[in-house]
Amino acid sequence: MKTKPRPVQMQMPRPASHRTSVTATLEMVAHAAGVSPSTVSRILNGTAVVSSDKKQAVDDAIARLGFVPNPIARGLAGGRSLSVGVVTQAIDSPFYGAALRGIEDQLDTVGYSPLFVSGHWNASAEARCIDMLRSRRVDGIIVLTGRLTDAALKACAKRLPVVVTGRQLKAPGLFALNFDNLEGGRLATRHLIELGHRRIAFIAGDADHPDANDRLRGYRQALEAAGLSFEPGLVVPGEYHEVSGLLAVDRLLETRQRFTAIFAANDQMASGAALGLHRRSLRVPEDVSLVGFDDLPSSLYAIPPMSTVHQPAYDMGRLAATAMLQLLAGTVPTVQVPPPRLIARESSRRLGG
Amino acid sequence: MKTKPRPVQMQMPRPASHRTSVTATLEMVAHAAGVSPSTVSRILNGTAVVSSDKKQAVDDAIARLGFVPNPIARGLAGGRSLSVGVVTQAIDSPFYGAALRGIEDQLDTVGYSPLFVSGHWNASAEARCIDMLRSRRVDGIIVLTGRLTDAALKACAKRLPVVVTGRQLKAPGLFALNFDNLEGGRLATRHLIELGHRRIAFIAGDADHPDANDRLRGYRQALEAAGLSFEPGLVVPGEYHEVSGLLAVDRLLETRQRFTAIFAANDQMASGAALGLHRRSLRVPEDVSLVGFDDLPSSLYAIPPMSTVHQPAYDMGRLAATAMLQLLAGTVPTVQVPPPRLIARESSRRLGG
DNA sequence: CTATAGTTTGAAAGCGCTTTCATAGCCACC
DNA sequence: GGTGGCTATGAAAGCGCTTTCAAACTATAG
Repeated sequence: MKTKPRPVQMQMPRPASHRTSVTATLEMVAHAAGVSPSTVSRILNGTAVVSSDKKQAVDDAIARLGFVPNPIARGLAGGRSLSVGVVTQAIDSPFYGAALRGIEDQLDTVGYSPLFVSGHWNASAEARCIDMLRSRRVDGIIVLTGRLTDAALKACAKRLPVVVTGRQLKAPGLFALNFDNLEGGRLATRHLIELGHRRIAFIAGDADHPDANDRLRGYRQALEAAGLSFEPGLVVPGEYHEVSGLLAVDRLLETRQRFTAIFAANDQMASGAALGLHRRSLRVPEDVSLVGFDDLPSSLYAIPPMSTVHQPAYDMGRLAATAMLQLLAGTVPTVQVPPPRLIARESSRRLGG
Repeated sequence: MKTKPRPVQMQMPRPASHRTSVTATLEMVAHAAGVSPSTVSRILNGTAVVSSDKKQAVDDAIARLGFVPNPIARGLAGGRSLSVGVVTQAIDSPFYGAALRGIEDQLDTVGYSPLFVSGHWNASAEARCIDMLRSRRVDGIIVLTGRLTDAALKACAKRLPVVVTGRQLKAPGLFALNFDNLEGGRLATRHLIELGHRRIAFIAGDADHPDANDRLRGYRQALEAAGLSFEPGLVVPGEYHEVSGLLAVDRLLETRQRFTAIFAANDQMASGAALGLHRRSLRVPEDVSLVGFDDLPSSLYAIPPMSTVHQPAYDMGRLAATAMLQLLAGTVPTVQVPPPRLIARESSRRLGG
């Protein structure tokens, strides 16, 4: 049993010590305002009623000291970190970029911060990301599409609120936000049909991508609805990036398919396809009409500006974040994804026009 | 006198369920291994020598309980968070995206995580971002270009290691990583000159952007070196985005400038310019040669594929992160930025060729 | 004028970890 | 055998905040 009087504790200067920072702490505010830390905390969080004079004093002190609450400490004490993990596939994806910005903007309005990690379209990498986010004690996780199984997501949702895009999925603690890719595919195809095209090639996306399959189904449905037959030879597989669009055109041409229009399952492939056509001296839209999907910012400045199905990536990001905040607040998310819209620009025109 | 002026205030969502934490804590590990928390901490951090039998016991306990240290608590207690803040300008910028990925990849190799925030090309927003990062106790800050004053950065570097790109700057605790924009500008211009062009228009970038000015200076120097006179009328201001490229071409044409080539200070403006030319039925490169700057991924798939100055954004990201890690380790960064390279593609060709 | 309920407030106990500080154990040495 | 000088370990004090819990005040009723 120790009963010795404690000697004066000499604080050694810590290496690289920034902790003696001038930043005010809640305790300093309390002192300055002549109240207890609890009261300050209560005012900060609106957790209880506080007499208006004390509130005034505290507000003044906060302003005077330039106090900003420390989220780390808040997280420790409150059991949450005020941050939400975002599993994206590649932080520099032209498509997901806008979504990330939307998430960031929305979370920012309530003091949450996003923690972005890249899964690189790889289920096990995504799983590792989620572990990492969990270890950093994020309060929830937003998964942008990705390759994880539905089961894995559901399991994850048991421990943490999860919002996921690009899937149809229902589970407790999980909210799925799905864009109507089927309708989008239909829209693009119908647009070409309405312009008089009958032989429309389709450059498909990654087969193990649910949205790619939906877009293909939309293409088929539109064909069918117009009484046009589906020709397997006009459908070439792609992988959602530019090269595959280029290769797809090569393949289409080499197999001597006759077609007057191409619908590519995303803008990146459409842009590759445009280049492929250009290389063969086929003009867009004079010789071949071209429609993409996603409406990337760059598509507006393609030559010619590309017709495409607009996917509101930024809004989707905001919506995902909103849904997450609702989940976090214990309410059932009510957000709704806007429907696809066709943006007709100059890469598609009336057949023979 | 009971007044209840309940001010409406935006509440942060509170977790529906409180600490559901089933996760093991360091204390539990200590208990399970029959040692004190201090010992566990020491083993975790390698802060002191621990007898091998206790180490064994602790390692077992950690494995058995699946314990993962809580970075939040670690950050609070130790004053380090194993995360570095990254101030970017727009998370979805086609140019900075690659840099972000480079940072992410590099930090990942040593267990650090990036915390991305967007400054939106706004000095005060950037300052707020930095405050926010500081409050989240990042161990260092990487600033991608941005609008902060050098003084502000230096001040920041007094409290936290800082790595900044796009500037020439020296200060304790700060490392600047600058791409040679001057040489890049020279390279692009010389390329056009070598192709026989004599009247080369220049679409400038944001004037208060140091790199934009360097590119302009490079243009002038190359002109001078070739004995060509600099004509102010051939230089039009732009703002680094597509529209300004488009408008610049309009302006060039409206003022009846004679030119056979355009050098745009970045690819986005070049792509806008390409569209502008297309609208006026001027062909690239038959009528006008076009060279951009940055080598965005999309430039490879432009029609025609765009000649440009390659800026290794991904590598710059990795280098910035490497420099940060070196700073954090207390050593002086040794990283070096690769020199600019001209990528000649199809948007530029010999005059009259 | 005391009993009772209702409010506001402060003290204090954590959150999970790092980091002193002090001590128990050793071994070597005069 | 005692005195130092080590080393490995544990106790305990925070880090800055949230959240009981109970005390200190009201205000109202009996």
